Amino acid sequence: MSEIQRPGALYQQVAAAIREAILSGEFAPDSLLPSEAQLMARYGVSRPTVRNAIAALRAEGLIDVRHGKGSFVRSSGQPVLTIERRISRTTDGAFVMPGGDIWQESEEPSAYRTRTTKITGRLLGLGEEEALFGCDRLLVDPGTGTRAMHRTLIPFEVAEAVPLLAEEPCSHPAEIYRLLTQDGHKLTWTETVRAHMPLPDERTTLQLPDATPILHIARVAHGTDDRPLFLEELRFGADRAELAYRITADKQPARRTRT
Amino acid sequence: MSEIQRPGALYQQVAAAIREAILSGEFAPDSLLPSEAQLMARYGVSRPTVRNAIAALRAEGLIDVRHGKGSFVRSSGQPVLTIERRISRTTDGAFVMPGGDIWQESEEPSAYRTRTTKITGRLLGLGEEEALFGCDRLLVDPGTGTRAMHRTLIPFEVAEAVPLLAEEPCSHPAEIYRLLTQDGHKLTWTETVRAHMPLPDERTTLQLPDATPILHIARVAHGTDDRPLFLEELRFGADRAELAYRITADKQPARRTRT
DNA sequence: TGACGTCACTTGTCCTTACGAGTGATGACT
DNA sequence: AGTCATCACTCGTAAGGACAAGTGACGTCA
Repeated sequence: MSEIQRPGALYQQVAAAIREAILSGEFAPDSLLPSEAQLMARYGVSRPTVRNAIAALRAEGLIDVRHGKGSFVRSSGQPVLTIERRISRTTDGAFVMPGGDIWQESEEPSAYRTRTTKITGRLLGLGEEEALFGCDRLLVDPGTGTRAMHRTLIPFEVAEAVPLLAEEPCSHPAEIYRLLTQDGHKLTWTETVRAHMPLPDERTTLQLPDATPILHIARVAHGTDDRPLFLEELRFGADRAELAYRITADKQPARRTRT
Repeated sequence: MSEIQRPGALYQQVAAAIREAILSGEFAPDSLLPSEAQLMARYGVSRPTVRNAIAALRAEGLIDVRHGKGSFVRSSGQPVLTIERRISRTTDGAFVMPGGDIWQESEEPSAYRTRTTKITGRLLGLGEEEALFGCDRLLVDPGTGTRAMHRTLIPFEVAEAVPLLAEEPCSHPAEIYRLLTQDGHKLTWTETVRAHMPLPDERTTLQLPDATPILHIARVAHGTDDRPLFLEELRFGADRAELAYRITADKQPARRTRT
């Protein structure tokens, strides 16, 4: 069970052996792997080599290591929370978004003023360094413990053009959609989905385990003439939640888009 | 520029210092970082400590290291390819999907027979171990070099119920949608989006850099009575491509969904 | 001039040693 | 019996040394 030669570096051979044992079910999810000392003996290698192999498996998200306890096979668990990216409107004109009743705010939303970056400027159809109202929230789903960072961005010129909007730039998105609609806009939305590894601050505020990517959604509300009015960002750990969309066929032939 | 004490481990202090220098722009994207030897001298630490710090930055996706050359600041590059998740139908009844004209198949698609897993079974409204036609393709966008893995799964019972489908279970999805429609189905689709770290084989076939998550989309076609008929999976590196969706407001109030 | 070998630089791998720090059980002391 | 110190086990951090392997420039040789 210990002699392997094929691929390349020693630690990769060790990592491959452990990985195979995990994927084949020899090491069940949530079970305790052999300790570093045992792996050293089992494969006849030094501790740095064992630790290097373990580091590779951590980076793949296959195992979790707990100081003083050992390495555990990560319960490959599929996401436990499905976030429906849909928008509905009730007969009395209010907007309802799935998740609006799931998430709870863990703190007071923090409002601030900022400026567009290259990315947010592009999404909002503006240049760089345009003035914005910003509002950040930390959302928590008490059922699953899932945490998410939520941000809304409203251009100054939009806030000033819409009655009541400039006074409450940190309202709930559903309320903002209602104000925009009352102002005569017929809203449609586009969403952009990306994934990336967390920076340390995202890792801590979202309480992410090792090797857990972040799913990052940017929802832009478009009003009359398809003009971008409002940006809503959501980011959360991809280990706990997944996204769900509904699609129906258009009538017109589609054209590809590239950036 | 070398004395730091705050956070915790030495290598974390070194990593924090380098990270700050990168994010503040002191080290420009694509520029060469100091070599390990230089960092050892600069911070007065040993090589393992420097390498540990560098490993942390690699795991965050901030730098790329090339053997024999050095460490480079990753050009934080936003995705260069936007994949529109939309479906259109032309007047003559054919289905058109954006990306159908972008992607090229790098090899012959490989057809096979398999069985549902827990995940695919749930998506297709079946149990486990139900018989399926499978078809895998490797797609490449010659413009950006982006690679993607594509998979279609058709339950046996669906293939047998639809004329012509069982003979060509590895057709292009647009063709399959046409056959399903000709059989009398009015199609709608649901998509589930997840992100996870690649396994070694995904890493190699998609040619992914370090610390690059995979975006994984499962599109399910629903026919009459909302019955799931057909599963289409797409996965690609989140460093190169992003997803785009279009949303319009429903009429009915929405209800949350949990799994 | 051109081809090629060498050399200096880089990171990659692997080993040894040592100690710090978190965890849980064991056992002694009150 | 209950409390708490100790200990054995785990992983985390840090240092040192040695050699392999990839890269590119420089200089020599034909």
